[in-house]
Formats: sequence, structure tokens, C-alpha cells
Amino acid sequence: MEKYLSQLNEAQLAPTLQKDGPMIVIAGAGSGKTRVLTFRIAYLMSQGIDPFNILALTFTNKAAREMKGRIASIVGDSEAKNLWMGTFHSVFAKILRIESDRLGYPSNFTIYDTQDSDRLISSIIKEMGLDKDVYKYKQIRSRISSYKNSLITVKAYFNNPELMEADAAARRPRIGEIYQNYVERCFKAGAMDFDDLLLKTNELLTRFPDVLAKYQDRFRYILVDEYQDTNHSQYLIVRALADRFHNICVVGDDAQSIYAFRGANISNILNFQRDYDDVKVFRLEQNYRSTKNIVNAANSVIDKNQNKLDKIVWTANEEGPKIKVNRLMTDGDEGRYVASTIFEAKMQHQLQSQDFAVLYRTNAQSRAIEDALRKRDINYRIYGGLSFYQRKEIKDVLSYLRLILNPADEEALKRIINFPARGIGQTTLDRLVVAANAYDISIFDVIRRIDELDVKVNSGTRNKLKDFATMTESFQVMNANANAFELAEHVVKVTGLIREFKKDGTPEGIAKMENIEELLNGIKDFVEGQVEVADATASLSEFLEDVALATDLDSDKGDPNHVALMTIHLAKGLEFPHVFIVGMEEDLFPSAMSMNTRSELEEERRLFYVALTRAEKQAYLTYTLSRYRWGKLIDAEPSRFIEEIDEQYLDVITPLQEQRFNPMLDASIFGDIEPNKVRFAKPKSPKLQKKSNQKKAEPFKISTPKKLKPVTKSKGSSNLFDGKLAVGNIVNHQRFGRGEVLKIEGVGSDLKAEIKFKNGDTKKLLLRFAKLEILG
DNA sequence: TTCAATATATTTTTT
DNA sequence: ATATATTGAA
Repeated sequence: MEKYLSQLNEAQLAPTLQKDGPMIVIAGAGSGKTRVLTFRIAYLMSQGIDPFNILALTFTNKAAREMKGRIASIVGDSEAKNLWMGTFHSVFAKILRIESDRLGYPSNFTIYDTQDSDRLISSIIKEMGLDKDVYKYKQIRSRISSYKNSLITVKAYFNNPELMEADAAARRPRIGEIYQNYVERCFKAGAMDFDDLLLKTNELLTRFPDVLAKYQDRFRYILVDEYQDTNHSQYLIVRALADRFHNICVVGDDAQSIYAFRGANISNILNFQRDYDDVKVFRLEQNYRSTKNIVNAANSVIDKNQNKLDKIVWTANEEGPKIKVNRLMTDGDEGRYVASTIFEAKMQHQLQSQDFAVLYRTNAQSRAIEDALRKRDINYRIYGGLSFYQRKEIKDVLSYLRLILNPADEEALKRIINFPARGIGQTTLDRLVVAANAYDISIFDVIRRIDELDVKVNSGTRNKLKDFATMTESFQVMNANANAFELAEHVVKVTGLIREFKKDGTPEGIAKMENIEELLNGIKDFVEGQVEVADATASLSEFLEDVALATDLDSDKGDPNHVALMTIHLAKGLEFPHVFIVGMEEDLFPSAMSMNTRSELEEERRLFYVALTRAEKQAYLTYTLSRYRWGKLIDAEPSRFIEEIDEQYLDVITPLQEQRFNPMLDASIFGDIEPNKVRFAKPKSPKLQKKSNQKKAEPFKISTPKKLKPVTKSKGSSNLFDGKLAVGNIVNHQRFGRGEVLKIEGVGSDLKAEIKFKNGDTKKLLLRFAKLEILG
């Protein structure tokens, strides 16, 4: 153990050796917090703490796996195996299965994913005869989710006039009823959604003191990673479990809190010290990951946030190159720029694909990057997005398996009762649902007992339904004797799923076939890794649980030497030598939907902070002048976050690159500029200059060479330094509208104008970025 | 009931 | 642009 502890610095050592009592570790980006957690657990065990008594909650299953592996290498496999380690969802799903009968759930309850929830909510809205344009299922789902995460049960909802009034005021007075129906239907289907896994755990611990006592006694030492991203429901679970021994260690960084949108409550970490007496506070402020340039640049950004804990992240690493900022014409160019830069960097610096990551705000942005990388023959992998297990064909197979385990699972049944087509259409299904609700039994039970119930279906359909039930029951029989792989293989054959995709013959159909094969292989691997599980049913149920809670990050398939493409959210906790952050544009990053309140904007800024601090050696920022969104070419403006970085850390690249990546540079831009349509540019550095009148340009028209003038030449007359803009001018801004110039200040690239807009807002705009039009 | 054509929404992030 | 949902004809 000593040998390992010597790897830690003083700041890391202190929390590692703090054995008992409540403690918080405020850990800056790249400061080695995972190390501290790992060694602390190993240290606890070396001090004689039984691994059965340690609970470690992580943000992803992958993080848990890796940490467990590292602990195993210190204390040995057999000991490490007994640790309780995983995400909140996976750990408490396991506990809920053990204690399910207390809550009236079957132990093999289904876990509904978001799609299942959406479908159920949609059908409830339909059954209730509500207008689906008023009651949008996604909004309802997120509403229900936030109720659950705040522990507002249906009963609590109806006891809370404020909530009901708020929903009524939003012209959706029947949300409560939808909520109630949704909860009842989930219960009837023996299903829990993601939020239920936490909510029901809370219910379990509150309603049954003996259960609480049991787990309090078991989990004598609790560690929570990424504490800044816990929601209220998770907070209460942790507090309840830690209430007896107070051996609670939370680790996190308020500057990296990026999940408020799904209920994470940053005050959990900000207020931790109030929750317990004698909280020991540790700070890890030395960054081991990134260069000085990156650390300082990130600090200069996060400094703009008001709501934060005091912390100074610093590094002893080398200065490193500046952050490269590059402007491109379109998202296609952006992709090509990224691909070429990676290509060249690999050549010049002997780097590998795995040394690079491309991070973006939204999944939709991966497309252009992907295309460019593929053209350059650079290995890449897209993380997140539509995960493997969410693909239609995979969900269909899984639905059959789910139905075998839990015949009450309504969403699984609805998915596959007529796929492959067996003549059971919507009308029939609607009648079955009505009957199921009327008799208060599951749809599957309606089908099984169709002859004794009053259901209006003709005899042909009746037989088809019976065939379906018989088939499913035969699978159930098989499940008792076969392992999950044998069963899945059998199901895929007997149901005709394989045949369905084979006869398709299209490339898509073939891809689906391959996906199903991959799924079967995955099940096979899983079964082989589970040899010690004697009960075959257990293996299927565990597989389904793993699948339901799996993150795309968790699987490590394929060639590991690839460029990683992912959203910034997914990149949290990861690091790469070279990181591209693309789409640095207003309305995209920060997202148009997150600019309404200060706290939303601060979360976006934290997100940018997370993105920057992923980079070890070199960060690149790119933005475009226009980008395809909703299939249309939309003008873009550089993100405010670029100008929030202290300029000394930036290296703005010349727009000459533009011509290289897009020879179709539109030359007409400055030709048809209207006399008083003037734009302003940073005078000494034309690099960040933004052209106006993008809409008039025809990006796909190939210009004649003589029109291909360097961008910098034409700008003379439109340059601010010609003294065109003065205090008192009336200007028009693309987004803020008309306004009056109150003040001009700053020099060089810092030249700013304070403008009072007609909506009453006064804003200070950096002229290098602002797209202004002088009206008089 | 099924298939094909048309309409509609989607793009904020995820366990 | 694309995927899904809805509608209408066979």
C-alpha cells in the first residue's frame, strides 16, 4: 500500500487517508480525483474495512469498471469483486430486485427506457382523448421526470395546489391525470422507468425502516463521484444511507456541473457542508492533465460565472501551444478542416487516431465530421447518439426477450405483437388495451383469456392472438432450461425476424441483419462471462438490465485506435491529447434554448469549461459562417465563448485556409454590399472577420478565379476604423434589433460598443464579432 | 389490415 | 434532410 500512496501528492494524500466521517473533495479538472477515490477505497480495505461494507457510486458504469479494475490490481481480484460499485441506477436496480416484493413489483420488473415511456405517454394521451398538440408527450415526460426527481408522487402532486395551478396556467390542467395513469400503467406492466429506480429506492428506504437499517448497516462507507451532478432523489438516498455512520465522502467539481437539465442540483455540492457536522473539506487544485495555456484559458472562461465555489486550478505542466481558433465557411468545410488537421498532425507528430477527439454540442453535428473523416480514411467512432440498443431491430429482439421474462410488459408487447406482421393491427390492439384497462389485467392476460372475456375481435384474429400467446409461452418454457443465448437465437428464428430482414435485401436490411447477429454475439459473450450464475433466467434478466442501463461509452468494441466523436456531455471525465471543439457558434453553443436565464447560460459556460479541459496538449476551436440546420443553410455568428477566453491564449488562424477548404468561396459577398450596409471587423486581425450578407451568396456556385479576391482586400471601406461608427449612431443587430450606440471603448481586437437596444437591454458588443448595420 | 404517399417535427445535452 | 406519424387507397 505504501508503494501506491507514494504516487500521490500531498493534497491528494490527505483525503485518501481520511478514513472516517463526512468529507468533501472539491476537485478541479484533471486534478486526479479518480486516483484519490481509487486509492482511498484501497486504503480503506487495507485498514480492515470489509469490501461488502463499501458503496461507491459513479457517474458511468465504465468509470466503475475501470476503478474496480485498478483497485483489484492493488488489493487483489477476489477482494475487489465484493465492492458495491456502479451508477446510482444500476446499484439501486439491483437492490430493488432483491426487495421488489415490498413494493409489489415482480423481481424481474422491466426497466422502461425513454422511448418506452414516450410511447406509453403518447398512448395515454390518445386514450384520454386529449389534443396531442397541446399535450406534447416529450414535454409531459420531462415534466413527470422532474416531479419524480423531486420526489413529487402523484399523491403529492394532487396535494399541491401550486403545482396544479402552474400546469393549469400553462393550459394543461390534466397533466396530473396523465401522470397518474402513467404511474398506474407502469406498475401494472411491472415496469420502472429510469426515475423510478431512484424514486422507488427512496420509497423503499422511507416506508420500511428495517430495509433502511439493513442497508445502512451494510454500506458503512459511502463514496459518491461527480457529486455536482446528483439530483434531489439521489441526494436523499445518499443521505438516508449515510445517516447512521456518517462515513460519507463526496467528490466533485461545481465548475463541471452540466446536468441541471435532467434535475441535477448544483446546491447539493455547494451546501454539502451544511448537511453534516464537522465536514472535512479537501481541495485538489493542481491540474496534471493540461498545458498552462489550456488551464489558464479555461480559468479565464469559468471566471465569468458568478455562482461557484472558490478554487484556483493551476498546473506545473509546460506552457504548450495556444488554442487554435479557426473560421470556416460551412459545416462541410469544418469537417474537412478537422480531418485534414488530424491527418497532418498525425504525420508531423507521429500521433495516432486515438490521440484526437472531436466534441460538439449536439449529436446532429457529427454528420459532417464523420463524412470528412471517412473520406480521409481516418478511423473514428461515434459515441452516443442512437445507441446500439435503441435501434429498431435490436429493440424488437429485446422486446421478445422482455416479454418472456415479464409478460405484463405492455410496451414490449405492443412493439412486437405485429412484427413480423401476423395480421394483428391497430384496431385489434386498441380493443385489447381497452379490455385490459376494463378488466384491470395485462394485455397479455387478455390475449390468454380471450375466450372467456368479452372482447370484440373476429374469430380469425382471435386465432392469431392465440397463436401469438402460445408462441410466447413456449419461449417461456424454453427459458427455464436454456441459457439466454440459446433462447435468443431460437426466438429470432422462430418469430421470423431474421427472415423479415433477409427478404428485405436492401443495404439497410442487411445492416439490420448484421446488427441482430451482433446482438446475439453480445448475448453469447455475456452468457459465457456469467458461468457462475446457475439459474438461466437470472442470466437473461441480468443481461436485459445491463442493456437497459448501458451507456454507449460502456462498450469498447472495434479498433480502439480511433478518433472519438462525441457530445461534450459524454466527454466528461475523459481526456485526449488533441481536442477539437466544433460549432462554436451562437445559438448552437451556447444553445439557443439555454440563453434565457443566467443559470442556463452559466451551465453552458461550464459545459465549455468541461470541453476545454478535456485537452492535454492542444485544443482547437472552430466555427462556421453558415451551417446546415433543419436542411437549410443558416447564417451563424461566432460564439460569445470565444471572446470570453483571454486573448493571450488564442491563436487565430488566417482565413487563407478557407480557400483551401472551399474553393467555391463566394466572391460576390462584397460586391453587392449596399452603401450603408456596413460591417465591422477587428482591424489588425482580419482573421475573425465575419462577412455579412451571407444569404445573398450562392455557396454552390463556382466563382471565376478573378472574383476570388482575398477576403481582407475588400474590407477597407467597411472597416470600423474608417470612423463609420460613432456614438449616437442608430444600428441594427441581427438578433437584438435596432439600437443606439452609447459608448465606444477599447482598442484593437477589444474594441467594444455599448448599445441600447429597443427592447430596453443595454449590451456591450465586441465589434470584432457583432454583426451591425448602420442605419443612421 | 396493409401499404404507400404525404405531413410533421426535429436539434440540447442522458441515466 | 431525415425519421417518424398520419392519412388514404387497395
